[in-house]
Amino acid sequence: MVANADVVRTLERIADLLDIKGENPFKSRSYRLAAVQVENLSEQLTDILAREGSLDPIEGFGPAISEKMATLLTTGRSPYLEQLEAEIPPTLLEITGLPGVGPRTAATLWKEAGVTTLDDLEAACRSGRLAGLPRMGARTVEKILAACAAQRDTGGRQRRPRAGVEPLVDTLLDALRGLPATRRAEVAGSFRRGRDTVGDLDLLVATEQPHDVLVSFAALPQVERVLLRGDTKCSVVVDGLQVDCRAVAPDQFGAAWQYFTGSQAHNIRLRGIALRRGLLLNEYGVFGSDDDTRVAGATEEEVYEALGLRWIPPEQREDRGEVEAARITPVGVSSQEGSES
DNA sequence: TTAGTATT
DNA sequence: CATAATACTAAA
Repeated sequence: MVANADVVRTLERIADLLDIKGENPFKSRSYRLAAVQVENLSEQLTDILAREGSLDPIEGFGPAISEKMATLLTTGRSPYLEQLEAEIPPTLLEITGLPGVGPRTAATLWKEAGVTTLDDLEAACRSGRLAGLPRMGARTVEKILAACAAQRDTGGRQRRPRAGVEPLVDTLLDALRGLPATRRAEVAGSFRRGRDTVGDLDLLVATEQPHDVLVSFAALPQVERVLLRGDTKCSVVVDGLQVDCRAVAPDQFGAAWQYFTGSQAHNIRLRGIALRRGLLLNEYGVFGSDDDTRVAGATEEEVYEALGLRWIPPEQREDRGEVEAARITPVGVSSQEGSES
């Protein structure tokens, strides 16, 4: 019996391998989009296939993906995935799993240096064999070695239960709130959306001194490793868990909290609505696209309102119909939605 | 400045 | 044809 989760894994694996292969990015995106649609299904794909005779009716499933996944459901195997795995060493996926190493780098390491496994990669880094490869300077090699070491220690990244990270969230929020420059600090991301597992933690700080706050954040005693630190954003590892902290001006807090809470699919939906209304939505606010006038941003409520929506509770922000349900302006009434004052 | 990777 | 918008880092 092939479960929906198996189909999701297959679709994502195909997408990852296509990226390493250097295929058209729209192709891998289609597989990822299909994976998201399956994740959101409440019904078993096998039941749909039995009833409909095909998977075509599923959103995000065109003829090609439909046919491939029907084969997987009926035979338990995916010849297409197997062919890709024969073409591209699937162990390269462990390498793209390292933070900072993506599909382009993995492809170069494989084709130019014969690297296919993490052990290969470490040996290649130490041997100096990577010098001369495009975009592969000494600093990059050092970063890769550090990432390999971290991977060995922690066994890599995995989602963990919400309950297990709750104390950490409290500790870090308290630490941020204790900084003199902090005006407000809140948790965002999947934790705020109430998910029962989290892959990382997302924290947001309102401040007039973002640089100072992020320097202090990176220097917290709990921090094991600093992945990156800029003037608005800092990523660290605490207790083996990645923690991203974003610092914004207080009057941008609402837009930033909305953005940082996600989900990604929810944000894309909202930004699409903004475009259709002649607006631009980003983490700094809602802007008129003609001029730079900001029409919202201090609170989440005003961000949603500027888009003609009621505020949506974080737990519902998954792009599973909640945006349509929150519409204040009825659909299809006007063809020029952006023209109201 | 650009390429690559990353985040929601 | 093609999902939105932006941030950080190292290399070129």
